[in-house]
Amino acid sequence: MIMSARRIFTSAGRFFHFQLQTEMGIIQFPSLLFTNYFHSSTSMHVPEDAKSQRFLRSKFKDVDDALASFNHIILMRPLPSIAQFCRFLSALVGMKQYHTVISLCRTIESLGISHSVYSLSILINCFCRLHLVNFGFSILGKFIKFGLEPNTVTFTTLINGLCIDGKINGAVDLFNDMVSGGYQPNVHTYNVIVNALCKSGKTNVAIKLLKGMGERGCEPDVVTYNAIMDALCKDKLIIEALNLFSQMRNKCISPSVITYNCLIQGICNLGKWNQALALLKEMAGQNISPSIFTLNILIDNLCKEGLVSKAQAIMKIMIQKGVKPDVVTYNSLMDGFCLCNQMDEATKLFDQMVSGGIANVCSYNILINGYCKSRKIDEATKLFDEMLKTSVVPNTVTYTTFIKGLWEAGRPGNALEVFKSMCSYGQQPNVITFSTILNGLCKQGNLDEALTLFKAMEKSRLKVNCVSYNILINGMCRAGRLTDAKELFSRLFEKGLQPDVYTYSIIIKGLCNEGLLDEAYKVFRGMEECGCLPNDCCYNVIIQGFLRHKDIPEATLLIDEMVDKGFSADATTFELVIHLLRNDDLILTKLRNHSKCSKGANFK
DNA sequence: CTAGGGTTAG
Repeated sequence: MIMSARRIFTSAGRFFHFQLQTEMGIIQFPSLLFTNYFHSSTSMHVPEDAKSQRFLRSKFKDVDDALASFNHIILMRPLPSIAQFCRFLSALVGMKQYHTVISLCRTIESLGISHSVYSLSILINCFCRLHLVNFGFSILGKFIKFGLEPNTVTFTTLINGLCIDGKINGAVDLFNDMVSGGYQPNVHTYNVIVNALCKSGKTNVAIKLLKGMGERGCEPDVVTYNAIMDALCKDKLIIEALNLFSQMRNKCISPSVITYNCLIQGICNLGKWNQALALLKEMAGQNISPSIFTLNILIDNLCKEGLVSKAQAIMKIMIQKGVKPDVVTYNSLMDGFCLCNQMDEATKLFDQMVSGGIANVCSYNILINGYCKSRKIDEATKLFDEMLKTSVVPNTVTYTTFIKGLWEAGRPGNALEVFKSMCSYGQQPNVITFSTILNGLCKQGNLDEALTLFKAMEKSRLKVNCVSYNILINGMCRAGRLTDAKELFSRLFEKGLQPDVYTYSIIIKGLCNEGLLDEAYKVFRGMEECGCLPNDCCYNVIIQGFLRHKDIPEATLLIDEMVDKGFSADATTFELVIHLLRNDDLILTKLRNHSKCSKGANFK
């Protein structure tokens, strides 16, 4: 990892070196004056014949096509230039063939061709994409060997590599070092940092950086805005995203299809279809045609709403507009069928995908999940076994889905067997895998075993999240072990984790069930201060607590408050109210009127 | 010829 980077001026002030302090020691870079001197005669002859030129193109049918070309061009004499190899390598990077590019670089070197800043940056990028950022840094040594000086692109690539590995602090350090080393970051550099901040939930920091960019001599572009708008949309902050959208247009930065995709996705997630369709129209009216991403966003959201036939209709329209559905489209559609329990349709589509050769690991996962959810564990098992015979490798999601299904089908023994096999096949269980097992143990009533597993999770380098806590706190509450539940609840805060609405609902319910209404009420009122707004479930839980303990006045106040906030009573709350307040027409009328115009349970 | 943004599964 880079600790510091600076240009060192000699006493004469004419020659300077760029010095990098790395984990592997100090690397010194000669100045450009030297490198130019050493590399004044590296120009290559370009092969003239048309047949050879054909192989030097940068577009290829597939990986095999590209490799065939490579095998041809390395036989050319004179050899193609490093620039020509760069075009070629870049095409392979586009196909995500990072391993191949690394080994081809070795071949290129062994042919006696010198690297360029471009080719080494491509190489660094490949290591970074393979999560081998330290190997990326070690390539800096090659810059010395070839007498080259890394440039802004090189450093941006490394900063991105650190971001890919979640080392955002290291990325920011390198960014600062790069600046103090005299390398001016450009909009790409800023965008890498902005994107990493957004992806790690630090959208506010990203927005600050966006605002400061201009002063630092680098104006944000459409990519900067897109990254931030996407993060805001994913946090359901559509208004803020739309504000940035108009700010961007005021600066005369034209939105792209990606801008619209981010916004459409955000708006679809809130179920605002009319607004989403309005954006789609606006997009057509502008510099913009929907992409496969647009189609997939629409299809996926419609399917999740259970509107599979609408999704199919949109797909037809899009096909007419020239957007071809891809594996993601079909996966979403398949998931849609699964969600409305049309397993035959899902299976039919899956079979078509398999025979078309496009089914991927996600397709298998969706169908296995569908079978598990519809209690067809034998079908799921069959599919899982079939998968092992194909070239599609099951991943952590596959195993976790199957483990969950087995546990829910009452086969904990088989679930643990699959867990063992996943480890022996080198698939790393993650926090979701362990949470699935934790959930299984809790549902079985093996709370002590669950607690042991949980403690092991905390000790490991897995990041235990709020969901893991929710599962265990819920298990403890249901078993009446409120002391354990409360201890876990406070430990969650100590760990610096943010409880969510589920955590609060669980603990409030637990407290209510034990008759600790005052304490439950305190927690309920404390939610907002902790930045977590109560939802309808929280209201229903606390109201039910008061109703069950015959505290009608408090329940009435809370019902008023809930209705004012636009939430509805659920079936249980309603039953309790009917039972207890048979004569209180006022409150019943209020609940009834509200339930008519909301999604709440249907009452008579 | 090198760096950045959007879609699916647990």
